[in-house]
Amino acid sequence: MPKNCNFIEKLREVGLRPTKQRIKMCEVLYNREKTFHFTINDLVKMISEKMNEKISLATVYNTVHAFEKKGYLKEISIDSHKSYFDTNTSAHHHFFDEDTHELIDCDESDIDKINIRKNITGKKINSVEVLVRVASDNQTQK
Amino acid sequence: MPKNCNFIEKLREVGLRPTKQRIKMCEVLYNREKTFHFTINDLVKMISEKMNEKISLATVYNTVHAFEKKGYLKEISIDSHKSYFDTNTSAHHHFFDEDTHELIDCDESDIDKINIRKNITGKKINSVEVLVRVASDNQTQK
DNA sequence: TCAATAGTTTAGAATTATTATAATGTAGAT
DNA sequence: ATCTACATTATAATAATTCTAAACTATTGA
Ligand SMILES: [Mn+2]
Ligand SMILES: [Mn+2]
Ligand SMILES: [Zn+2]
Ligand SMILES: [Zn+2]
Repeated sequence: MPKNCNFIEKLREVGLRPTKQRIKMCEVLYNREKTFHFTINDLVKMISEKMNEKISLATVYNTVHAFEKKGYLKEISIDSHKSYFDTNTSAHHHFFDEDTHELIDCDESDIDKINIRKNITGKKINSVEVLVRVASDNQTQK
Repeated sequence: MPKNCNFIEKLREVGLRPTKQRIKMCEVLYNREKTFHFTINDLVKMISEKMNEKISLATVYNTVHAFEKKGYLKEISIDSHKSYFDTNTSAHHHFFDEDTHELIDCDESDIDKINIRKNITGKKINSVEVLVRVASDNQTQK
């Protein structure tokens, strides 16, 4: 359970000034056992709850994108109407619960390594990710 | 190369009135050799070119969503900032060219069937789709 | 045939998510 | 303590999508 200081250094290392907003955001994002998925709105709420002061929506957007660029966060495209972010920045697969709109990570062991036989000339593969959409069993009755 | 009449019947069958806008949209979407991917803006342009009259943007949105609901079209989530649609409504995998923002279908033979070992209690799997992001070979030089 | 009706299109307004602007504030250096 | 570059903020602007309500049209059946 690291506290502020770690984040101050982490931010410095990649050339971001450790402002109190960014430190608070780091705490909310990384001071936890497991990685998680969130939307910008989720995050604004979380930060506001942890701070007594309000944080500007623009700052959250800016900082999320700064973190994304630095590799602290990853954007996940699941739903064209909503942006999800992930504190798990490694390549990994997802389940998406279409009832609750919740994202769930897959472990390595859940899906075999995927072998791509096609290749596109002049292009290299940047990532291969699987999305498994799930929904309540009884709702799609025929 | 089917013409209008087919579409009129097709639309009637699923309970949509065969208006001239919908018939024109069917022609643009389905009167071709191969399936394809498009954005709403692409489609508006294509339809406007094929018609002498303009078509309302709202009509294109409404009709695309009506078609989607009927299973004539499928929405593809690749980029949270843009909605792509696909006239190939079967379950299939994609390559996404990050340089050109172009979507390319995978054939069955390009990727082996994916075996999911995890299961989420009370939930059934609706789809399993792979997205392979590719980009120019020389651009991601280290 | 031809109104009646239900469904459709349309222009434009409204909404939502995101990004830009420009003034103010702050961290780090000297 | 002062300076400067970078950050935050409130607010405005933009972009994508959806809503609204009036005008239009396909279908039905008298
Ligand atoms: Mn983004
Ligand atoms: Mn949609
Ligand atoms: Zn994840
Ligand atoms: Zn496709």
